Amino acid sequence: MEKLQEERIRTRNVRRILDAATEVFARKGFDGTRITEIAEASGLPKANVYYYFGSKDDIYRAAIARLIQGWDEALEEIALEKDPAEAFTRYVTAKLRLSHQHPTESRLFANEILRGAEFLTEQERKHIRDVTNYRVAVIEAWIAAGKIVQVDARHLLIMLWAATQFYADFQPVVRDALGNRNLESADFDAAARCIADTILAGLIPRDSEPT
Amino acid sequence: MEKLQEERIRTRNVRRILDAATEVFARKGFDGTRITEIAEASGLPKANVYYYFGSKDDIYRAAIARLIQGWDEALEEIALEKDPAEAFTRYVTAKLRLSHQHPTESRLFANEILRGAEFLTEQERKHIRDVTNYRVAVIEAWIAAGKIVQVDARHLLIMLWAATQFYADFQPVVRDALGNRNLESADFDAAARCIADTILAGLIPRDSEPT
DNA sequence: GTCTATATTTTGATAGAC
DNA sequence: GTCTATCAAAATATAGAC
Repeated sequence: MEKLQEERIRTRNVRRILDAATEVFARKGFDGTRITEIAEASGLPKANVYYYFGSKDDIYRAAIARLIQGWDEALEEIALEKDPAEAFTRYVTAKLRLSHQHPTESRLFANEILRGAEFLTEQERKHIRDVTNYRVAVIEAWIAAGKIVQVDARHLLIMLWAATQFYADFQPVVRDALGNRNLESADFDAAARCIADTILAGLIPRDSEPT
Repeated sequence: MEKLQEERIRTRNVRRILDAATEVFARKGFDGTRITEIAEASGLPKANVYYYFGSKDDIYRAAIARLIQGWDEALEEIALEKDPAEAFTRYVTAKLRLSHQHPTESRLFANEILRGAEFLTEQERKHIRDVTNYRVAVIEAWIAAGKIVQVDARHLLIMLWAATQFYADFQPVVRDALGNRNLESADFDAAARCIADTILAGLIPRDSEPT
């Protein structure tokens, strides 16, 4: 009974610490983050943070690992096998939903990349490469089948990634550009429509549409 | 004569410090940057850095101000008055050239936004809003004139900004996505072609093209 | 303008009582 | 598991000789 109780406390506190750490790391980066700030944000005393994690490095690595895992789970349902129009639309919508609901994780990732991606493990980078390569293959198959026009698949994927991630990472700029109000679901819907419509209109061959 | 010599030394050292500071701030953020590191990167002793700038805040503000000014000068020639196809192509090309040749400045800006854009002055934010509003008006005029299809001008501008800036800020990811090599001019050319072609194909009305 | 020495504060991390 | 007290190292910033 006590063991179970202990486990529950541990799980809860580790979660609190990682939530707080993700937020502070995302804003201030690894070197700019003070353990004290993570402790305060998590509602736990600093020494308690050190009880669960041996060092700042450990916390950071754990936060990054959790982020990658979360992205994977959120996006794994988006297979690109189907009809191009539907696949692109679903991908853009799913990524924008992530930007809307989990901007902090997105910003932590951005900060890690700005740092030079030194903390990303070779395994994590290989995973990113694999996912990209798989999607490139699918897109090139679509091109070969005449379902979409000739296009550089890798740059196309980068464009989709960039356009969707921007709404999380650069929110202050997006707010200014949209007219200084807080971002709501409607804004993300409008973004999804703009990105998907524009890109699809450019990708779908002009003679195959009106079937 | 001595006055002039002094001025020259000052100008050169201030420049060195701001160059070094831009690089370190871009990588580690404001809180993560140590004055010692700026001093080392600039080749000047730490106390000398304090001779030119009163505090870390001062250096940071100066670096941000210089960056905004540089962007303005680089992009001011890109007026959107002309033909939409040419205007979009030139804008994308110009922004990608900036991402290629001055990625550090771009990353410093990204870091400042991740921080919450607290150091951007109201004047600088207003400037961003003004530039955006002006371009929105131009795009909406094009739509009204039937030169491009109906589209949300603000989200379209965000998409262009995002797609071009990504190549500077997320270079490690871009490298992985393109196949693990260093980015060269050819990659930026391919990116420009992909972005401009795809978006233009989606924007130009289908019946007005083959004139 | 340049640079050594140093005051002062804050940080990551630990020891040890409860 | 929780938390107070504290250390050693590192940080920002300054004083003052050259």
